[in-house]
Amino acid sequence: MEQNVIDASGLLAISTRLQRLSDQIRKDGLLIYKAFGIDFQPKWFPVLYTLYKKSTMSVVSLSDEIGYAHPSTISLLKELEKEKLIRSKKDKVDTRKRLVELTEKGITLLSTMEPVWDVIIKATAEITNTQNNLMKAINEVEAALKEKSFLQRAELYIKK
Amino acid sequence: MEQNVIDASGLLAISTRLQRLSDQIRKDGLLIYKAFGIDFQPKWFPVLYTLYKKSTMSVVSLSDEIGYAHPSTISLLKELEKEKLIRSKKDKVDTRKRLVELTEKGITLLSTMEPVWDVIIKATAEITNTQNNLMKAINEVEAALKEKSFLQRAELYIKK
DNA sequence: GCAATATATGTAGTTAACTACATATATTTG
DNA sequence: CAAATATATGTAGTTAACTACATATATTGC
Repeated sequence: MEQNVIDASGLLAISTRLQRLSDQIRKDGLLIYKAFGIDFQPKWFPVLYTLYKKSTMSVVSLSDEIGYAHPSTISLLKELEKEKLIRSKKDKVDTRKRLVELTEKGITLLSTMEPVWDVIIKATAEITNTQNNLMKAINEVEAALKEKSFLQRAELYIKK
Repeated sequence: MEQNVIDASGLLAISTRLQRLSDQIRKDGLLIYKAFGIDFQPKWFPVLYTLYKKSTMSVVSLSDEIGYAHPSTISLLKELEKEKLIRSKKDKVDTRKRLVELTEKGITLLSTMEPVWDVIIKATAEITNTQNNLMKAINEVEAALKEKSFLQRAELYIKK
């Protein structure tokens, strides 16, 4: 197998390679939704799917849940509000909070997406279910990083 | 292990999770270089490392090598030229081409980075060498995608 | 050997995340 | 219970990749 310099650099370029793979999958994801005639952007997935599963959430708890900084979530919510897929209301107990939920249109969209998800899950399973399973690898790495960060581990080698 | 909705959605959010992991590693990468007192941004890595290994390349061949669109490479090159880490000259045979190479300063910087790379490689190995090896998983998935894209695979399921 | 096509580079504008800062409301503490 | 601190949301600006388009030079084919 011929290899380019970056792939050959292996662990050094791991961040680059993760991003490259992410982009590639995201672009094809958009095309799959299009093939189903569904007006949906992959970047909406984390917010909408979480609201689909958890119904009502505040901006920060939603951000924590999907692992985004809150301004990223706010800008997605703005866009989704314009699309009338979500709506928000004030929390009566804690008035700082804005509670976000799917609209009827949002719920309808998400339910029409279930067959698409089925296809995506199957195609992704096909791709990732190699000798080293990518999903499992991600889970394992994230667990390892939670225990001790990349930087902390590197620091131990620096001191030696 | 408690899980959030996105992680639980598994294969559906794979692109999101790859990106999240990439960001996390990149940020720590920057801090590691800082800890060594080296003025280096992780985003420079693909270009500089490739030039370190291959000496002289044109803009497009460099872009292909690192897997970036050529305008991305051009803007990195502009930045690196300002830092005096690379320089360019016209190809005498094919005058459309701009040949790029490391300067002395670039070569020096890269060679001072070898001990840092050593640390990064060790820390990364520690993190990725779990039951399912992340690097191997990426390699396997990229190979699978090269053979048949995510979209093409999904299309087969749509037709059924 | 010229017209059509392909390739190489460059510019402009977009995108989808981020950080830093600002403000309002809740909660905690002396 | 008021001051200090913490939390929730929002805005502005940045970043690091992208696509679309433009131009110049090479190559190919009639």
